[in-house]
Order: sequence, then C-alpha cells, then structure tokens
Amino acid sequence: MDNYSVKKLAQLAGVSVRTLHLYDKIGLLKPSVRTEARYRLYGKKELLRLQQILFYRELDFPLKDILDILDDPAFDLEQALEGHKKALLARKERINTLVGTIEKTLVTLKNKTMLQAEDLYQGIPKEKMAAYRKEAAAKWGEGSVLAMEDTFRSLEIEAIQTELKDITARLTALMSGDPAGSEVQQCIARRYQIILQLTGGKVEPHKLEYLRKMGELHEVDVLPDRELALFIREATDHYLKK
Amino acid sequence: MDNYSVKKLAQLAGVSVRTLHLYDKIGLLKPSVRTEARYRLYGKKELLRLQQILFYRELDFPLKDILDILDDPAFDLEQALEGHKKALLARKERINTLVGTIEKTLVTLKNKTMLQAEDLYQGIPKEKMAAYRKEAAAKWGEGSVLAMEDTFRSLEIEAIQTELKDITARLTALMSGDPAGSEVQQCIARRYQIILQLTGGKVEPHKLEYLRKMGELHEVDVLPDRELALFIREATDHYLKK
DNA sequence: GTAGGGTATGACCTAAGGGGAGAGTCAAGA
DNA sequence: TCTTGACTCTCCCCTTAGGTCATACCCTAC
Repeated sequence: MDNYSVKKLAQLAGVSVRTLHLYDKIGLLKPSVRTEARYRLYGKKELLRLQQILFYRELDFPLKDILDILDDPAFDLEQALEGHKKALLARKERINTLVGTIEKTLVTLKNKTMLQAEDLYQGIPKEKMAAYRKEAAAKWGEGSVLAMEDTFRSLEIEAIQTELKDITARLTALMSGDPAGSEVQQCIARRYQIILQLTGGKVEPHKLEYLRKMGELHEVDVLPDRELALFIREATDHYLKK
Repeated sequence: MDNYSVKKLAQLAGVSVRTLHLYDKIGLLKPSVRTEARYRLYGKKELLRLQQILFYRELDFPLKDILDILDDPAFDLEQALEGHKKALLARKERINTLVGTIEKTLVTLKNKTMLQAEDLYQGIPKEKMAAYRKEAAAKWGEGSVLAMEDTFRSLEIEAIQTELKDITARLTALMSGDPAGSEVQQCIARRYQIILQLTGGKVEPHKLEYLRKMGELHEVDVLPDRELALFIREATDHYLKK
C-alpha cells in the first residue's frame, strides 16, 4: 500500500501512462522505487508532486519551468501564485470579450433569421401586424423588427445567471477547507442580499431557482474539480511545511 | 491597394509570416495572387478569412477543423457559436475554480506568515495584545489571529471589482456596433443601480474610481481586442451575406 | 503452463509553428 | 547604373507534450 503502479497513478491523476513515462524521463516526476523488473512504483510524495505539476500545467507552464519551480527551494510561492492569478484573470477577460462578440453576433444572426422568416407571421391579421411592427420599429430602430426585446431580455437574464454562477463558484471555492467558517457564512448572507437586490425584489421563477440552487450548492456541487482543488491545497501545504 | 504582402498581413493580423506560409501550405488561407516572383499577395477577402481563422483558433479549434468549417457551405454558424460560447463559459468556470484555489492558498499562506512573524508585535503592551488576540480568536477561530479580517476584506473587494470588470467588459462588447442603442443605455442605467446596491450605498474611494472608469469605459477602453472583435463581426456578417 | 493483462524501452508520428540557410527580388539613394 | 537594405522564396531541421505502435518481458490466476 502507498505504492502506486504507473497505471494506478495515471488513473488517479487523470493522465496517461505515457505522460508519466515522459515525466520520469525528463526528471519531473521520478518513481520512488523501481522493482527488479524495472517497474515504476510511486509513493504518496510523488502523488502530491504530480498534483502540483498538474496545477502548474493547468496554468500553461512549460514542463521545464515547472521542473525549475518545484526544484528551487528558495522559490517564492506567494509571488508566483499572485502572478498566476493575474494571468488567469487576464485569460478570463479575453474569454469575456470573445463571449461578448459571440453574443453580439448571435443577436445579429437571430435578427436576420427573423427578418428572413417574415413569412412565418403570415397568419397574423394585417393591421395588427402593421401596428406591432411600427411600435417595434420605433423602439429599436428600423430593420430589427420582432424578437429584439426577447433576445435582449434573454441575454440579460443569461448575463445575470452567469454572474451568479461566478459568485457561487468563488464562494464554493472559498467554502472548502476555510478556517474562518463563520466569516464565510456572513459572506454568503451578504451575497444573498446582493442577489436579492440584483433581482430587484421581484424574483422571477428562473431567478428563484438560481437562488435555491445557490443555497444547496456547497452541498451538492462536489465535483472532481473540487477534489482536485483540495488535493492541490494539501500538496501546497505539504510543500510549505517541508 | 487592397493588396497585402505577407508581412503587412502578418502585422495587421498579429501573426507571424511563418504562420501565413503554413496556412497557405495546408490550404487554410491561400493568397489571392502570386506575383511572377512567387510573392504572395492577399486581398480583403483573405483578410476577413484570416480573422475568422483566428477566431476559431482562439477557441482552440485545430486548423484542420477550421478548414472544414470554413469550406463547408452548409455549416451552421449559429449552432457552432452556441457551442463555442458554452465551451468558453466552461473554461471560465475552470478558471474560477483555479482562482478560488489560489486565493484560498494565499489566505492560508498569509495567515501562516502572520503567525510566523508573531514577534513583529513585540512592541505592543502585553495586556493589550492578549485582549486583542482573544477577541480575534473568538471571531475567527483559534490559530488565525490577526490579518484575517483584512485579508478577507481585501478578497471581498477584489471579488467585487472582478465582478464589476466582468459586467463592464460585457457591456463594452454589447455596446460596440449594437443596433438597439437606447436599450443598451437603459441596460447601463440598470447596471449602475446594481453597482450602487453592490457597494451598499456607502461608496468607498476605490469603488468610486471603478464606477468612474465604468462610465468612461466605452470611450476609453478601446484596445486591440476590440478591433479584433469588430473585425470578427464584420467577417461574420460578410460570411452570412455570402 | 498458458492466457490475459500490465509494463519497459525504443522508435516513429503529430500540431503549430520557430529559426535559419541560401538564393532571388524590390525600391531607393549615390 | 550600381549598391544597399529590406523583403521574400523554398527547404530543412527543431521544438513541446505527448500518441501510437512494436517487441519483449513480467505476473498472476485458472
């Protein structure tokens, strides 16, 4: 026990055997023992090191840099983490831009589809149709006739949902393994208030569902990612004590 | 005019000449003309195609897939965009998890540093010190003595700033080139209110600065990214009309 | 004792280019 | 007209982080 074969370790960490071979060869992760038949055996220490490696890999560090980092005892972890955080936030912003562009394009697209599919509204009485179109045109300009409001409203809702998701995600992260539990509770309470204000008091069904979900989240949403996060945390602590 | 050499196009699109050579070779982006000396010359159509390519590349599509996509006339752009959006949001969530883990680690780290640097508080009179510690311990649990509140408050603020940044980023994206301008204005107004509520009425200096920045953002924050976004939009429109 | 699965090593392959060599091309200034 | 410097061509090898064989050994269970 406490001895993992290549395959076991690979499955545990979610990488391929080949990857472990490579990491061995480049000296990034050596097995603790080699059997007489040259089988690789890894211990708990190697497991933790692998978790760290994967952490940095997730941040797009080249393996060579990871090697340097993990083998430099005077390495400033705190500063490095700050750096990673900045890099990640920058990446997130890039993603935001892209998502924005996509949403914009989708609005245009849907608009166009609506226009092209004008014959879909053939069933509507002529005069009613004209009145509606006039109103819509006055509101959102010529060309964008129907669906503009709906599209925007759905975008709006989606945006809010995304933000709520963000918030809950960060809360979940903060929750797991945090020493200051009561502080987090307060934090959640504050967030609830914010969300209530976000929804403007009038909580619509789908928003309510979100609130409900958020209440359950820290119990329900225990995913592999969380395990990974915990592992990383453990690994980092271990690294710090050493 | 309307004819770009490799270098010009490369600079315009922010890629290397080598990349264009490669794209030519694999048939992803052929120059419109080859001079007698076999120099590559690209027209506006190729420029737009390149923008599309870069868009998909940003989404981590392999070049081969991009080729298929761009050359398939029956390609469902709308569906693809929905897919990309989902992928991007998933990626964002992964990043959130990572950022959360980092922040958590940083809190632990800072805590530890504080504990280790306990002798920094040698100057404080013994009885005052004891009282403070008792209070702090009661509030946040044993072990996490000082700095807990500060750390959390700064994390909190950072979180809010991040969210505001998210919101402004999406707004900026929505702003640029949107037909329903007035709707967006309303949207902004609503967002302002939300932010005012987020800040709880008591708007502190750094938050105020954020609000100010947000007011200017759609004028000030015109970055290469935005140009890229506009280009993509244009390209997509062009694609749709064709 | 043999079948089925795990393992080791080595060799070749991949994507998306980077970098350089050697040679041709172009435009501007002396 | 000649030259110089910038630009371009094709060809070839190199890179990262592995994937995918091929061949051979190892181990355990029936």
